[in-house]
Amino acid sequence: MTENNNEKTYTIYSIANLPRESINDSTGLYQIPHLQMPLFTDQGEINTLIPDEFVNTIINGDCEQVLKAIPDNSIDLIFTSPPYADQRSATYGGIKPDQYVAWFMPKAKEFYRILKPEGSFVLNIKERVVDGERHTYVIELILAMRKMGWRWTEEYMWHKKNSYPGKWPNRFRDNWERLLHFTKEKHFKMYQEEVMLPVGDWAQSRLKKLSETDKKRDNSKVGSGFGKNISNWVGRDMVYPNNVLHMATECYNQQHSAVFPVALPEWFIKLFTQPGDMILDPFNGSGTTCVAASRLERNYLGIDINQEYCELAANRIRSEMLTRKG
Amino acid sequence: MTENNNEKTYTIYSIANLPRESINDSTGLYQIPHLQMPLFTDQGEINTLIPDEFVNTIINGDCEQVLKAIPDNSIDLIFTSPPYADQRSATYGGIKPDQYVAWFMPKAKEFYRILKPEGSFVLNIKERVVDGERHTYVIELILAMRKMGWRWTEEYMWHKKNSYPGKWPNRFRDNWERLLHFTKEKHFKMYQEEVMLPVGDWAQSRLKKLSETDKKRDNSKVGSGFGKNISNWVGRDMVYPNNVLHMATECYNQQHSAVFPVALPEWFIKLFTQPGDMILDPFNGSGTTCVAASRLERNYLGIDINQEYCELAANRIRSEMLTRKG
DNA sequence: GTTCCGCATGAATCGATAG
DNA sequence: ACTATCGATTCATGCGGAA
Repeated sequence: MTENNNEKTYTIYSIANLPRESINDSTGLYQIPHLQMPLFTDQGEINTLIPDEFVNTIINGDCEQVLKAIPDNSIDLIFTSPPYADQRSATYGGIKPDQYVAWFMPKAKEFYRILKPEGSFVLNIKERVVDGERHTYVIELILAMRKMGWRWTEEYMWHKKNSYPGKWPNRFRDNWERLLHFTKEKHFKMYQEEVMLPVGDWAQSRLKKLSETDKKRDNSKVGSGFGKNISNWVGRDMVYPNNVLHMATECYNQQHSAVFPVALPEWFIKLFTQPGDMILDPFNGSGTTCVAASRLERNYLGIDINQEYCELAANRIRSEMLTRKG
Repeated sequence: MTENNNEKTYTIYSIANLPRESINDSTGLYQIPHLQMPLFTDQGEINTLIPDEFVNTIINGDCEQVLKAIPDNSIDLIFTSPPYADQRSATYGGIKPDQYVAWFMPKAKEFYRILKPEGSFVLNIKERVVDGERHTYVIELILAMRKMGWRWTEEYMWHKKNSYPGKWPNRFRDNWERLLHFTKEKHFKMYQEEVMLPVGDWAQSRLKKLSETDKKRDNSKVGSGFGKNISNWVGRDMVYPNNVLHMATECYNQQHSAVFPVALPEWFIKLFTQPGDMILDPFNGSGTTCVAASRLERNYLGIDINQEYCELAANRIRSEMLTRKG
C-alpha cells in the first residue's frame, strides 16, 4: 500500500480476463499485471467502485482498510485463517496474544457489515501455548464476537491427519484446529447435500435383513426422545457428514507452505455457497481459499497485507486455471 | 444421603476385601454391603477419617459435601464427566446452561484443594446448542477456572466415532467432545511413554520417503523445533500419540451404557498416574473411571449423587474384578 | 477357534403446535 | 409473547450367538 496525502492506492491483482499472450513460456506462469486503483478520493471519501472491480482479484493491503470500499451485505462466505498470535511474525508483525482480540475485532466489524444476512463466516484458528498454558484469546474472541452481534453457530473440528509425531515435556503434538462458524442470523444458507459422503461399509450387512424393531420407530431407552426407523435407510448410498473433518495438511510447493489444504475451504464453500456466489478471504496468505473458490466456480476476493503473498496467490490461481483448461 | 440433625451419613460401597462367600450364585453378582459412615460429628465438624476409608469405594452423595472429608493435596488425578447442562435431567438436576458455571465452581474449588500440586484434572465436557447457537458456558467455565488458579494446560479432543445420528437444517451431528486438561502447577506428572503407540500407517506412508526438502521445510516451520529431528523417527516401532483421541462410545446390548468408553479414562490414567496412585471421579455415573483405575491397579474413589448409579458402579467393578481373577 | 451376522444402543436439535 | 410438548430426522459400533 502506498499513501499519498488523502489518496490511498492498493495494488490489485486481477486474475480473470487475462490476455492469453501474457503467459511466460519459460516459467509457465502469467505475468502479473498491476492495476493501480484509487480506493479513496482526494477528499478522503470512499471511491464508489463497481463491485466488478473486486471480483476474482487479490488485493494487497490491510483488509480493515480495503473492505471499507466493499458494499454492505455483499459477501456470501468469509473463510479465513488469520495470523495466529505471535506466529508468522516475519510477515504479519506478530500480534501479541494479549492484544489479539483488540487487534481482531475492528476487522470483525467490517466482516459483519459486508456479509450477507444469510451468509457465513468460518474462522480457522487455534490458540497457541503461552507459558505452558493454552492462551485464552480464542475463547475471548468468541465472547467478543457474540457481543458484536455474531452468532456462534457451530464449532467444526479439523483433525490434521498427517502431522508428524512430536512431544514436549508437558504435551503431545497438537493435531486439531478449530473452525468457528459464525452467522449474522439464526437462519442462513446451507447446502447439506453438496457434502454428502458414501455410506460406510457397515450398511451393507446391517441393512440386508431388518429385525421387527428395525421396521418401526424405536425410541431411545434413555428418554431423550430420540427414536429412529432403520428401514428408512434401505437403499441409501450417501450419508450426511458430521462436524469433524479429517484432512491432511498440505504443502503447496517449495516456496511456501499453505496453512490449510484446499479441501478445507472447498468443503465449506460447497456447504455454504452456490456457484457464482462471492467469497472473501481477508487474510489470504498463499491464496488457498481463492484456489478452492476458483475450482468450484465461485467468485472470490483475497486480501493480504504482504505483497509477496499476493503475487504468489495470483500466480497460483492463474496456473491452476491454466491446468484446468488443459 | 440421610440427614439427622448435624449428623450426615453417606452410603459407602466398599469394593476391596469383600468376602468371597457374599457372591450371589443366582445373579452372579456380589451382594452390596452398605457401610454407614458418619462424615460429620454431632457438632457439625468434619469427622477425621483415615484416608483408607475412601480407598476403592463408591460413595453416594454430593461430591461438594463428601469431598470436605478428603484431605488437601491427596488426589493424583481427577477424571470426570459432569452432567452437561440440561442433559441427564432424569438422574441429575438438569442444570440450566446460564447457571452452569455458578453450579460448577464451588465443586471446582474442592477439586483444587484435594488435588496434589503435581496432579491433573481432566474434564470431559461439551456445550449444548441453545436457540441455534453453541452456548458459551464451557468457555466461560475455562475462564472461571483460570481465575480460581487452575492452569488451562491443554485441550484434548475426543473424536466420537459412532455418536448418535442426526442432521438438522443448520448443523450436522456433533462428533467430538472436549477433554480439558487443568493443572495446579506448570510442572506436573506426565508419563508419556505409557501411551506410546505402535507405528502405523503414518510412518509407512510418510517416514519412508523422507526427502531432503521434507527435512528442510520442516526445519523452517514456525520454529517449533522438532522438525529438525524428524529423521530420528525412522526405524522406531513406537511413536508418541497426539492430542486427538479416536474412540467409539461403548454400547452394551442389554444393560446400561456408559457415556464414555473405558479406554478414555484408561488413556489419561496411564498418562498422568502410576500404579497405586489415587484417582477421583466426583461425577461417577456408571463408574467407568473406576473400572479403568481398577484394571490399571490404581486406587479410586467414585462419588455420585444418584444411589442407583452407585450400586451399578460397585457391581460393575466387582464383576470386573471377578472376571479378571478368572 | 474364527468369522459372520443379527441386533441393541446412544450427552441431539429443530420446527410446528399447543398451552 | 413466552414456554412446553411432540414428531421428525439420522449412523456406526460392540456384543453375543450362529455358522
